Amino acid sequence: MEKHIRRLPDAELTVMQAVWACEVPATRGEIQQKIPADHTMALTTLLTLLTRLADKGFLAVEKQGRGNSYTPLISREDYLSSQSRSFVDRLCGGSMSVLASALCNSGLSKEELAQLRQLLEEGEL
Amino acid sequence: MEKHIRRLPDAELTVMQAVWACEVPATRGEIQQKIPADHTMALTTLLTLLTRLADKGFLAVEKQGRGNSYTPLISREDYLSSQSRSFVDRLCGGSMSVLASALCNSGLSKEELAQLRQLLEEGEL
DNA sequence: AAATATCTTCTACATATGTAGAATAACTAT
DNA sequence: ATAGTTATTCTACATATGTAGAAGATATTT
Repeated sequence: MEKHIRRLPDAELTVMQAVWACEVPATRGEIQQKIPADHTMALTTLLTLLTRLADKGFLAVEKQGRGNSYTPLISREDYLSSQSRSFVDRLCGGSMSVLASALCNSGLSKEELAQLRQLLEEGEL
Repeated sequence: MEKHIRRLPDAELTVMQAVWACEVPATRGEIQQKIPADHTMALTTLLTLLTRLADKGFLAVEKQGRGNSYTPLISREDYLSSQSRSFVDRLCGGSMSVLASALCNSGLSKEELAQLRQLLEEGEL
């Protein structure tokens, strides 16, 4: 998971998250259902974004008669790992203390922060 | 630090980081010197970006005879906190376990992760 | 086979972003 | 005052992004 993955623009990320939430391969209809109500978009907008994601190498498209099927070529895990690293490097200048401060002041609850610490600890095994 | 702050595009973030690295108020020359060598840009490009940052409310500009002085209106801390929260919400779906996984697989060293955990613990006091 | 319904691809356009030359304004030295 | 220097603002343009109607392709129904 060392590769640098380009950051997706907001609208494309919304769609990609929906694709990741589906079983592979996913149809347009399945993807559409996974898009949060507050991000509703026109049908053709969704298709445009799916095409752009395919152009960028995030999705593989396959024709299936009348419709298409979409398969993620980049996993959510890899994308998140890559973006986490970019965040630490580019925003926090690689500093853990800067990152920790940012997280502590981000409005997350004490419980959430404690949980995060706990999870990191477990991940260190 | 509860307010939502819009995400800056890459070029503008580079400049904003340079401004934050200066003493306030900063001159264009001071800002320019803080821009990393691998992000060098034309003089007018820098000025364009400074203007856009001012338009977006990130900077206050004041004329000082021949030159200008720039003062950040949004602190680095507030910006980072806001972006951290966006990252957790928008990318990780608000899940601490997703965030923890992402961080553990982001290529950070064991030492860095341990340090982060430690800092979070201290911040919880 | 023709009409209909359904799905995708084309085309389009406004705004955002990256980048920088041209033009302008303001000091400074003569 | 004038020319030269230096700083900023205007103008410009290519590419990216958000959004969606128009047109085309394919399957289904009668």
